[in-house]
This record gives sequence, structure tokens and C-alpha cells, in this order.
Amino acid sequence: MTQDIKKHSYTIPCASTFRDAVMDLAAKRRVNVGDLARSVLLVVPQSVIDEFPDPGEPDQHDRETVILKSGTAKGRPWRRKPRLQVRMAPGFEVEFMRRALAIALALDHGETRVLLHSEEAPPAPPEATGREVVDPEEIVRLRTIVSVLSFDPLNDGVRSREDALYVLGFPPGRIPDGETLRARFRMLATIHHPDSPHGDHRRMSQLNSAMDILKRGAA
DNA sequence: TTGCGCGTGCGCTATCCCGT
DNA sequence: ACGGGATAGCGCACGCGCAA
Repeated sequence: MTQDIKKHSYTIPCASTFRDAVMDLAAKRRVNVGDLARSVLLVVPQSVIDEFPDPGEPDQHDRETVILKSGTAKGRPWRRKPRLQVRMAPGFEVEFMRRALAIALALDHGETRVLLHSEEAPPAPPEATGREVVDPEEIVRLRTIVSVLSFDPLNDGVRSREDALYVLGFPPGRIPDGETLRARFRMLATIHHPDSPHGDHRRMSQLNSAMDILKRGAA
């Protein structure tokens, strides 16, 4: 098997606190740092990433010491900038990827809205000051993502417990408790409700049917 | 159908090359 | 000589083919 696009290995110098936070987040999500960066690149428009503040390089005193464990220089200490290393498709700039990872951290901290302008950016028109700008490109991306990741509505509707588990995204045979069930339903309902920007009447209807079946089964 | 071996790709870590 | 960036190498996961 050969790949058409070779991945490139990026070295991203950053403050040790930033590196630790990113690695903690990756560990918490059970993914690697590259996955975090790719996720942000997938769902956040490039213009937003470009505008996001760059966490920047480590300061002059922020250095890590590495002791070589083998080779001719075994035992020799190396001082270098704290860094993150990721393998991704070529063509990205280090600052851009550092911003992307900063967005991942911001989202994890609950900052679910990303402003399209920074303090240094040219002043916005008076009527737009202090408001988030809705990027049409972002809306299209999000709709595509929701469409791809959502379950395919069942042609014959939700007729069995297995169908219900499928619609709610649980593996076959799983017996979710009431709290897990309600939490999953609420999350999916906010996405598929016809009033939502990404809503779908058919999916919402099948969600309700699935919930009914599982609630009856749990009773 | 299952188990085994092989090949390939990828992530992570450590090392080494080269510019300053 | 030092230190940053690039990459080599190791180990793991997964897909595929084949045999039992």
C-alpha cells in the first residue's frame, strides 16, 4: 500500500504550560495531538484560525532539559524549547497549527463561540461592534459535518429495540441507564430538532420513537 | 470461521545534522 | 559549542491472504 500524500512531521515550539495543556487534553480525549489539530482544521474556517491569538513561542527561560539515553552522546544533557510534534499533511505553518491547538483548548474550556476579529483588527462598523459574525462558509461546513456524522434514517422507521439503539448511537445490545439515555436524547435533539439550523424532521421523529421504545423497555 | 503470518502505515520518542 | 529542526527507528494496529 502506498499513500498519495506523505505526512509531514511538524515541530511546534510553545510554552511548556501550553504543551502540557494540549497533551492533557489529547490524553483526556484519547486521541493524539495531531488528531486535535486536524479536528479544528476540519470544523473551523481558516479565516477564524488566522484571527485567533497565537499562544506564541516559549519565553527565554522556558526550556526543557533532555538527557540522551543512547548513542555516542549518551548521558549528555540537551536544553531546548518546549515543543509539540505532530505528523500531518504538509503545507501548514507552525503558527497556524499552534493557533488551531489553542482553539481546541479554548473550546474545551467552554468557550464555544469564536470571535472573528481580534482587538488588533480594524474596528468593526458601529452596528456590528461586539457581535459575533456568522460566517456562511462555517455554516456550510457544519451542515456537511452534521449530515455526514448523523445516523441514516431507517426506511421502515424505528420498529425494534436494536433500531432504537442504532438511532441513539448506542452499540447493539447496550443497556443504557435512564440518565445516559436522556442525556443522549437531549444532545441529539438539539442537533436534529426541525427548529435548529441543522434540523431534520425525519431524524427527530425517529429519535422520539427510539426514546419511546427504550423508555418502555426500561420501565 | 478462526487463527496465524506478513506487509504496511502511523504515532511517538530519541537522535543527529546543520545553522548561528 | 550550542541549540533548533528534521528525521530515523521502534513498536503498535490493522488489513489481507492463506491454511486448517
